[in-house]
Amino acid sequence: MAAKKNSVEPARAAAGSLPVDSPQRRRLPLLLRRSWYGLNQAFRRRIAHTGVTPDQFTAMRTLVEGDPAGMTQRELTLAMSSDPNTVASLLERMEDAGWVERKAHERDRRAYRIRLLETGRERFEQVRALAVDLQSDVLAVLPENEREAFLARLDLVATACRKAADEAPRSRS
Amino acid sequence: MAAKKNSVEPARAAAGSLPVDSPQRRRLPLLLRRSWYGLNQAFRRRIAHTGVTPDQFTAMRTLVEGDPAGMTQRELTLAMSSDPNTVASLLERMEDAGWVERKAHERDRRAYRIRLLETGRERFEQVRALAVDLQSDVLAVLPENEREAFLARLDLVATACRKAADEAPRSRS
DNA sequence: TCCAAATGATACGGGTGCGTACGATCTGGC
DNA sequence: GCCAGATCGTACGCACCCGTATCATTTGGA
Repeated sequence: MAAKKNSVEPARAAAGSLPVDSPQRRRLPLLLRRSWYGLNQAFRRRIAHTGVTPDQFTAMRTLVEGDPAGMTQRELTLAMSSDPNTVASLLERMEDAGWVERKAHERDRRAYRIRLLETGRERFEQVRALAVDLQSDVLAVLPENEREAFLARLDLVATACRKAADEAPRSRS
Repeated sequence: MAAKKNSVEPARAAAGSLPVDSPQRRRLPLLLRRSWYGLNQAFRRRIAHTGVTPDQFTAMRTLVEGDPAGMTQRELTLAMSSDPNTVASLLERMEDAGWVERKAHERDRRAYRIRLLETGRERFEQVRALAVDLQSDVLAVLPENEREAFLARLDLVATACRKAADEAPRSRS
């Protein structure tokens, strides 16, 4: 059902003449919402049997790609574009599961150094292949020669979104 | 910092020769995560003074654009690409706030008809302008003549993500 | 040296996503 | 007319987002 509205070129009828929030137009918030939650849900279901959640996987991947000496929670928070609170409870669960450890930072006694333990790395490798498959499945809907350009534009949009969030501190009144 | 990696054309060094989950490449999940949470956070902050949350606004907008006789929760769930549970508690809070009402469906006694009340519509109109501004601010990072094509491709990706989620029922073992 | 401001992390709480289970009702085929 | 299966909504619970407040520690000057 509704398989015909996927043409890329002609867009909709006179898109340029309609208000940007008209139901007749493609709207960024809606599309991002569908994309993100859809992707996240698909991933969660595909990896449910491993006992890992999507966010936990993200944390693992970030740790693997980060400082071998161990990132602080602050660094992890920034790299995941998440939140200090969320990361704290995320790590608490992962620590309970025996996947990561938090050791005192050698120069800053406020901070921890988070490191992925061997058990955690095994989980990570197990889930990683599934993550690659999913990303490939999804990107397959775009012609191969358009993918990089699309991701580059999405990168611009992502940066603009973060910027908007950072510049919108506590709307007064 | 890192202000130069936003070129659209050349992408990265030999992107095509790296694994799709290499840290050197732009990765869809990361970008969608940054985009969605960034946009959502920016919106939440800009509208905080109205007492409305982003999801509540989405529900309002969907109701306004839907069946004038009132949508069922099921219909609202689909239109928002959300979840029956989430929608139920969302509506409960909105009903408590006096923004919507749930009346018995005249032909299906299992279902409700949800309607936006006048108070709710006033909030909606108030927030709507802010939503339009935000979407414009963000899309401004793309050249005007590329926006529709980008949104069209994002639409394809969103559909693919939903499809992947729907086709991944309970990963067995 | 000393202290005000900044920073890493936590505690608490409301809102949301979503898996699972369940009760009530509707539907289609017999 | 009857019943098995599908469907609408709810209850419960866990994970995550994030605003706010608080504590311990570090940092940048005066």
